[in-house]
Amino acid sequence: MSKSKQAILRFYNTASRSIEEFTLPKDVPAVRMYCCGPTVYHYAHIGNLRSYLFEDFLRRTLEYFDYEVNHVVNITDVGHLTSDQDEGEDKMEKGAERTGKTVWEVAEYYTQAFFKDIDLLNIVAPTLWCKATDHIPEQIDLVQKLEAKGYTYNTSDGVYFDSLKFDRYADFARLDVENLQKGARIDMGEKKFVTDFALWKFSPADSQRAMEWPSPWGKGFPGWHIECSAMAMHHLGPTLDIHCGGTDHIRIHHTNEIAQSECATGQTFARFWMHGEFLRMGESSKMSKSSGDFLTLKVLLDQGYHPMEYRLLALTSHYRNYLNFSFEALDSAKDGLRNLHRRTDPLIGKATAISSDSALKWQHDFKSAMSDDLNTAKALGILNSMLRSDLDDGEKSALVLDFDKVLGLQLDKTMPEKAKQSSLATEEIEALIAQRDQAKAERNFIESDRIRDELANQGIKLQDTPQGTIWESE
RNA sequence: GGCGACAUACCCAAGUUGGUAAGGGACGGCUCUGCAAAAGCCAUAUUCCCCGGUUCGAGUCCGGGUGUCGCCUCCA
Repeated sequence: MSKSKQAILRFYNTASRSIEEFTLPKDVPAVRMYCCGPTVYHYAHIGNLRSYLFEDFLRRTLEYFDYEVNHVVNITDVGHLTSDQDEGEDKMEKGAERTGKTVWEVAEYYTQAFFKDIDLLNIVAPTLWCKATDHIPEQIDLVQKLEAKGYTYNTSDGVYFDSLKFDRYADFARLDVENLQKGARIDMGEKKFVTDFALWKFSPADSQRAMEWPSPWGKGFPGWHIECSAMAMHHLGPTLDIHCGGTDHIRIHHTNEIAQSECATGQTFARFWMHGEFLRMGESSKMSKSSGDFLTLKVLLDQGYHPMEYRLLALTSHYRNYLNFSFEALDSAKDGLRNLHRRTDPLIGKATAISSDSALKWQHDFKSAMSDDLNTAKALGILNSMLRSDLDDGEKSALVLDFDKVLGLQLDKTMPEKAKQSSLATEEIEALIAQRDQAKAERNFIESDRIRDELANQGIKLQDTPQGTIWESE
């Protein structure tokens, strides 16, 4: 235990744009980690999921290095408009329209769907999931604090944060505020400055919103960024050790979170900011959840892929680089996982202590790869090289289990069962295999090869082993 | 219009402080096998988008160019 602490964790901190050594302040017993979660108006797509995988690699790495982690992830179940003005549709209400459900049902449905994806991908559940709608009082409280300190002003449609009053506003995202002003694509409305943003929005007088709450400013709903600040600070305190999210959040969402949080408390909001880069689709670009055109995990599953295959694909690239998704790449992850299991499955149950110098060296190499800003691709390379080495099975087995604490590929279990997609029933397949075995025994290879071909046409692959014939479907 | 990222073999992809290109997949050869598969072995970028420069030495630093993409509107 003390041994692993010797390795130094180093992460890229968006705030400083450089790699820094990660340590915990002396009086802090557990890592205070907050990650921006999904807005549950639709399914999470595989690009979203890549981010949660990155956060999972981070969480598992911290624990691998003996840190206790207090990990909070929010569920945004309150709709935000598509712009500061009321010109856009509320995401949740749009989801309700699309599905014919109430906004609350929509939130519940997609929250459950999200949990299922997380579970399938073997992502460790956060210590706490928190919902925006369960923390309305905390959000109102935070807005009131800002109001009391003079950081807000009201317009006819809401309470706004006065970003010019926070002189470090542009620092985090290295914004060029003057040019932002010129290039703004969105109508300012009554806002005083481009970077000002809504803390609380008033419900329109003429229509009833599906989600609205009473507040000191009248009926309305929270602004887009306040929930994260309110929940993060409510559950983890004024300062977080790590705050994660997608890179798209840097400019707007996280900049605003910092502004409102630090103005309210006067303390640093987050010590480390870590951002996951996007998944790209072929030549086109990123997947867009709001456009409705995206790939979900379920689509992958329906096509016969296993969640661990996607997880392996995510592991092969670095979280701060684009990952170019293609089915060709997924297929290679699929074969890669199969090949990995061919090496690890025979080791199951053979684990001994990791004690030899060479075993400790492999472990050290793996650890240093992960400590180097989560170099999962390198760590995977070490796993492969270790498996091909002349280390004995007991230590190999133990190392596989050890590495998998971070990789999370479920290598402690045998190759996952593939969905049986053949039109043939299992009994028919086994009957044909029996016939083939008979033919083989009679050395009637013409017949045995005919059966092999027949099954191959059905997508069934046969493999003769010392233990008999086994099969798997494509 | 502003800001920024990336460019490594057929595909995915790693490359600390510059020192002579991980790993995975596919493909090819050999051994083994009735066949096939598995397994094992071997091979596989004189080269890192292009052009200059710094250096004994650059994928790695500097300058210029080209290309792709992202953000500036909710978005991981």
